[in-house]
Amino acid sequence: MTTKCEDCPLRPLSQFLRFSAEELAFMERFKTGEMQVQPGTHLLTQGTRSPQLFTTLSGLGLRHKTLVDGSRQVISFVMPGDFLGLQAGVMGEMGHSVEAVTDMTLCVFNRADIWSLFKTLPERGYALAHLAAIEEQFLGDALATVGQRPAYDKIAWAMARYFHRAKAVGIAKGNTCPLPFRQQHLADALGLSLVHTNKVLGRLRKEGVLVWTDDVLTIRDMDRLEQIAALDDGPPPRPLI
Amino acid sequence: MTTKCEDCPLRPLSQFLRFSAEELAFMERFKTGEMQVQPGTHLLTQGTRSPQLFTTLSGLGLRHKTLVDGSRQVISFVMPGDFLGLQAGVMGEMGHSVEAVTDMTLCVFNRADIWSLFKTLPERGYALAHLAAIEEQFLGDALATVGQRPAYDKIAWAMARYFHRAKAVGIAKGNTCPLPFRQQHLADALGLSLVHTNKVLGRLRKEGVLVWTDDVLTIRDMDRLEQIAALDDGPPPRPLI
DNA sequence: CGCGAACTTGATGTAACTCAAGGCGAGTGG
DNA sequence: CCACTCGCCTTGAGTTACATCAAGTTCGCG
Repeated sequence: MTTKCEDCPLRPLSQFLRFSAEELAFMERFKTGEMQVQPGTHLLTQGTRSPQLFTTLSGLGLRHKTLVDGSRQVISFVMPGDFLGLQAGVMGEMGHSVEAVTDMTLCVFNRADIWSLFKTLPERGYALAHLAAIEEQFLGDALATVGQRPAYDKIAWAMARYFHRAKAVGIAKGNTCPLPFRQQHLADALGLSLVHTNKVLGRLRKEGVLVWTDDVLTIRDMDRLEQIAALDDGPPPRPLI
Repeated sequence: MTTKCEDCPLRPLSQFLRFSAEELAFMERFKTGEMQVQPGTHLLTQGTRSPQLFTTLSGLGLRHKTLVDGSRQVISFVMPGDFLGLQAGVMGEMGHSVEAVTDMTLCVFNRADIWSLFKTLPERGYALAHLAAIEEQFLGDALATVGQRPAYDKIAWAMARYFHRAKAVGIAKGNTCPLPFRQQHLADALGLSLVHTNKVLGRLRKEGVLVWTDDVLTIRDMDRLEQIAALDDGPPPRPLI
């Protein structure tokens, strides 16, 4: 039983741009099916061409990369609404892998159809570029955090980001949201060791900032968290000549 | 005196995809002018909307981000052929700044025209998405390097990447290329201190891997460099059922 | 000649790493 | 139902790859 785009539970969320009737009809045709996967499933693999692209309907996952020495870099956490496989779509090859962490439901598209998307409905092509730009911005922030900040700030930043995204896609309830990852995943995302990550999480817990237990994240002091997590300033003061 | 797209010195490079006559004509119209800037010029500023987008014709620059605590993250080095301002173009706001490091010549486009690009010539919209995907892949690699690898490997990786790109855009000569940045820039790109960066560069010099003096990078032992710089494996072995 | 920008080098400090061990809950099998 | 394993989290002790501090050198420039 597949979901019609018209009935997509994500579309009404304020986080997403509105669809025109025409776009809706187009996406309905573009979508070739729906897919259910279990935790641990590899959806896309780094260095390979995938014939399929996905949009996450529900569930959570991970984008990650394995290096020659065997270490892993988690690129980002995958949430409902995320488009998976842009690189495969336009370049042919993926630079990272994508893996399901919970049960996931995904819309499936054909890689080969992506060109027709640009051609027949430029609005959708533009939307794809928009998504790519958002991803680029996120990766810039992640790079800055991993490169420049101490462990305490890194973890606060990651948790704050995650929580806000969770809220935006409607999986948060009050000041809590599901966080079905392992501490090792977070460590791999931020370039920290598991042990150190654990200690810093303990500190944030003791300080009453946040608690992460049983796959649930609870924000105890949002103001404080935001303050620690803050990455860059707004626009600089305007010059006067 | 502006360069016609037809005469663009970059276009023939093997690194770039071919243009159709139609695309060429379109880009000629899309381009609103040419711009010359001096070292130190801020082309785009994080957190602002820019009415102009650019493609680098010649010269070198930096994408970077300034954090609340004043530290800087260099996102990437800007080379001829790089498109600047995608984020401003499709999202409105830049997540990082772009600054000229040498004299630069740039093609100038109007932000407002970007939508017409998708609409009237989808091939060009697709090209833009392609660029964005390449950037995303690069940022993933950078994140993995900064997050997981020791200083020695980071620097080797950065230098190898830089040299290959330089070669691809035709600014390398033999085993040398211009590298008009400061050690501080490299340090800020890799999340290292200036002092440590300096020491590791010294080590690579002593070991006969590479030399960076007077704004010129010389690769002394490419095989060794590649070996240190290697980031990830190719595609994994294929499973058999 | 004095000054600032960039590079270099040595000494000292520390944030985060590794190693090692133990606890706890869930599953499994005798 | 208990013994065992396994995955995950937690904590302490010792180590190290970096950072920071502090000079000193070189070079171009006003």
